[in-house]
Amino acid sequence: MKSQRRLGNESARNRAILIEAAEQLLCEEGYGAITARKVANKAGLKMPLVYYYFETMDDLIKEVIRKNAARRLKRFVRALASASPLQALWKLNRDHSSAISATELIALANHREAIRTEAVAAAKQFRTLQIEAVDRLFAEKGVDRDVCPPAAIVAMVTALTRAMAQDTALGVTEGYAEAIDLIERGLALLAGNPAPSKTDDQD
Amino acid sequence: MKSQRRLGNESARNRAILIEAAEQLLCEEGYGAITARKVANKAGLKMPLVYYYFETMDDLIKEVIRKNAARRLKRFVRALASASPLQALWKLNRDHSSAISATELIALANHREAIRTEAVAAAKQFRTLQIEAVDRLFAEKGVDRDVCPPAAIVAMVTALTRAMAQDTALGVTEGYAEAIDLIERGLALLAGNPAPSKTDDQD
DNA sequence: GTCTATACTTCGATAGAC
DNA sequence: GTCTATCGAAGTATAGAC
Repeated sequence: MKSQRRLGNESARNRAILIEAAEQLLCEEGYGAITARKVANKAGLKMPLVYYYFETMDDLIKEVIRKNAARRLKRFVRALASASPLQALWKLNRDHSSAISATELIALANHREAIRTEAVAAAKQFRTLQIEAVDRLFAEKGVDRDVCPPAAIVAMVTALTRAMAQDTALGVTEGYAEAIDLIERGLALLAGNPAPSKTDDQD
Repeated sequence: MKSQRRLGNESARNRAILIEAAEQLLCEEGYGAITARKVANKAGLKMPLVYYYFETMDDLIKEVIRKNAARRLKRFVRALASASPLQALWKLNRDHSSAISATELIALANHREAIRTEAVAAAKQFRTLQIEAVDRLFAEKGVDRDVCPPAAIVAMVTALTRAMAQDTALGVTEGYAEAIDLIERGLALLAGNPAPSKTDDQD
């Protein structure tokens, strides 16, 4: 039984502002902060306007996921087109805000069924694309995919950057510098360059 | 200003039952389900009893963290004392319920300041102990710790198993079988055994 | 399109009877 | 020790004025 309430146009400016506000709250304060009142307040609007543009709060969050996935996909395509795609992919994965958003969305998807489908679809698509890309790039580089399976590498890199985002947000940093360094030395080897030192880490 | 409310004895049976119920809820339904009413209901008791035994809900959750950390530490010590400590540590890390609880506690710690200290202390202690142990074990095995730094390995293994727990709970499985296999082949090499096949994965 | 005002729910927390 | 009853705050969502 769908709601009878009238809904605002998808292209409305305040609708985009609300999505933007929700996204910021997600990243800054976690998913618990995505409430109608807080989103409206952050957007400089009043609470009922959220329900004018979105049927439920879950619908608003789904829009946040879609916007996030779209932007991530765009960056992914740009990374692949760059001069050193593997390094560019690594940089993309290291991006903090993405990893934090991913964490929050995972937690949300775990507790709110309506959101799971949307989040899982986005995650699977991105994971699969990345595995395919790394597979091709490894093939070009002549990497032995038995010793170094692309799917395993993508899973581990994704896991590492996500965990690092989660933990450093709390103040747990043990081991991450070494892990990052290990991966970057591997990347440097693939590029045929000398390994960068641990302190040579400016983006 | 502390509450004036009277509190029940720490050794009381129902107190332990409430902690147990909260722990189950955390693992099964996520931290959002740890409310006074739901915990009491799961324990077969009434809501105000939660406040008889715990000053606040955060105090109950802290107890869950302490209990969790203590059990984890016990398993860790047992793993180190076993015949093949590296394999035992790996098995410990792969344990699903631990990884899911860890995920929920991270999310909680992110949103509830009172819990952060407790969770971070437990996480750091465990991480540090594990790095030290792997460092010793690698030294014994003659592993080149420059190529394979223990801190990096521990960070990556922890990250991988946690991410796998998070993602498989949602239905995202891409890449994890390959990553698990990669690590287990590495472990088999260290043990001087032939690499186990991908299908040889029964615990 | 945007707002005020409000209904309903569930939360954390407490008072006080038994 | 355990319960019934209840408070105030904050959440989702809606009705209806402007």
